[in-house]
Amino acid sequence: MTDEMSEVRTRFAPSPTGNLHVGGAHTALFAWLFARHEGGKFVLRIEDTDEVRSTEESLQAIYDGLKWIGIDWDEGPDVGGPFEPYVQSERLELYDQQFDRLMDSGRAYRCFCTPEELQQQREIMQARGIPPRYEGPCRNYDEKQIQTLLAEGKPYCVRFRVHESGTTVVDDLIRGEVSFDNSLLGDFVIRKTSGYPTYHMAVVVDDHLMDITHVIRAEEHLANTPSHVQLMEALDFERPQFAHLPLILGPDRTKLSKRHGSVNLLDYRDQGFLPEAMRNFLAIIGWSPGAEQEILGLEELIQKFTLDNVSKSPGIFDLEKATWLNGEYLKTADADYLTDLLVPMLQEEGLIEGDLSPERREWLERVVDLMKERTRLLNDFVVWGRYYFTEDFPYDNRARKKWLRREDVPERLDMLAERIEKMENWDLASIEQVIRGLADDIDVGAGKIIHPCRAAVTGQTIGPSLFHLMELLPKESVVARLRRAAELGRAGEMEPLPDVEE
RNA sequence: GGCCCCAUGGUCUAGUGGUUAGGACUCCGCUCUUUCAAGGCGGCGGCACGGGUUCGAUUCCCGUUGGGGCUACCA
Repeated sequence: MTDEMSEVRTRFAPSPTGNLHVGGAHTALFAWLFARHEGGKFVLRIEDTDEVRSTEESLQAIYDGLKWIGIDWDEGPDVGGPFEPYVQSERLELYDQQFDRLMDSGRAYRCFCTPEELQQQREIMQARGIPPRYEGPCRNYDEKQIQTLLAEGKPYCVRFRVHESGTTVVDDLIRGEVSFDNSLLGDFVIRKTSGYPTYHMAVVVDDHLMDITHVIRAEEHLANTPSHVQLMEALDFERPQFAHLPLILGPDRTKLSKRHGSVNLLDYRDQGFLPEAMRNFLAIIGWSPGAEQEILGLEELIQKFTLDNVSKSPGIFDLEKATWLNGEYLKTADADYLTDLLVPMLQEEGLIEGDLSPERREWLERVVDLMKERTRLLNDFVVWGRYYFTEDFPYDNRARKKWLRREDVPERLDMLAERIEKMENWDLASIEQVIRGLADDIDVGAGKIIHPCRAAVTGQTIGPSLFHLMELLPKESVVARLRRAAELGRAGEMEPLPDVEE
């Protein structure tokens, strides 16, 4: 860096052509963490130079995705900043100024080739085993020929004239020096026929104009970088520092795509992930704090993040691990916070209706506190905890096989129901006392009552402490459930269901 | 095909010119006995291969293999 006071400035520059991709979120997170760690600025710039695919909805999806995992931006289309505008389609005249400079210096030229002609040229070169680079006629037209074509009104794009020999060396903070043979680079298009800049031009111009100090982006851009570097030199721009991040791959080791499940970050919210867990997970793909610690909160991430702990090799999006991590966050999360997230999900399932009374809300938080220890996704609360909210819950096959279909169970359930019905205090100690008391009286182990009771009351063989969960259910409901299970058992209705997962 | 990047268990990774190569996920076993998809304990499993350099390479160099990326008027 130079001697002058230079603040770190990084950016995330997505194209609004879809949802925020998991890979994009990863890149954004790293660029953001770096800026925050360095006390610098993080810029959001929208690269909508693909006139065909860019959409407004997509822009919103990007905002939503970034915000979800807690990434904020100091400058951007919605918040403004000293380098406005932050949307490339609104910066066309800025690129035109640079095109003019390049044309004047002879580093750029008009290309009148049609897409068909280009395609043909490519095929010929490929067939001859030559690297497909532009070698068409346009790079050598003289002024007169150009004027003629212009007069004819032939459409054209603008190409950048790359060096024909020599080497371009890219100094990458993660990979070290990487060199590229210039003769392999083709004259690439920098201005489309439409007048829009291509990505290569726009990114170089904007990174310079916006004083970006560190270009942090995915590795797929590494091979484009020598082109960018030549452009910068031709334009007399100072080079930023480069850091090319490892890619995220699917379990089959190809670039993460729809085939591997969802690539839309926000789908994971819908699948029951907590934003802090997803952020943590994304952070430890391709980066590690160096210590034997994987669970890191926001402040820790910012504090510990450095580029030299970023790995060079690609990482795999391991949903198992993400799910585990989510479970860890769930365990320690506040019931209040989780309840806020859960209410809409429960409403959607029809398990709660309308607004919660303060008492009901308090009750829900107790349920959440009881359940969160053994959940891994928010949805687990809804699926495994269904019995807290409705009498209409299924008896799973394990519960049926292990307890509910047994001959001696209905009688015990009825006996328990009878005793519970007579209880005056509905609290933890009393519940435990009644259950253990029954076991003692009929001279069986406590488990022989506890397990069938759990199966009858929850339909499951697993779950939180039975006494605790019973306490959260109305006494009448527990009695009814015990009797219903006993009845169904006697009627032979508790046989395992075919084709049902256990 | 060409160019570029990468390579520690199945996965994410720590680490070193001499280590019993450490941790996490997953899987398995044991335990807790009020269940487990919870907790506790333990286990299986790794430096891709071949050459060098070196007294000694997982570590440094070269090659091979494998994987990935780029090779658009997409970004």
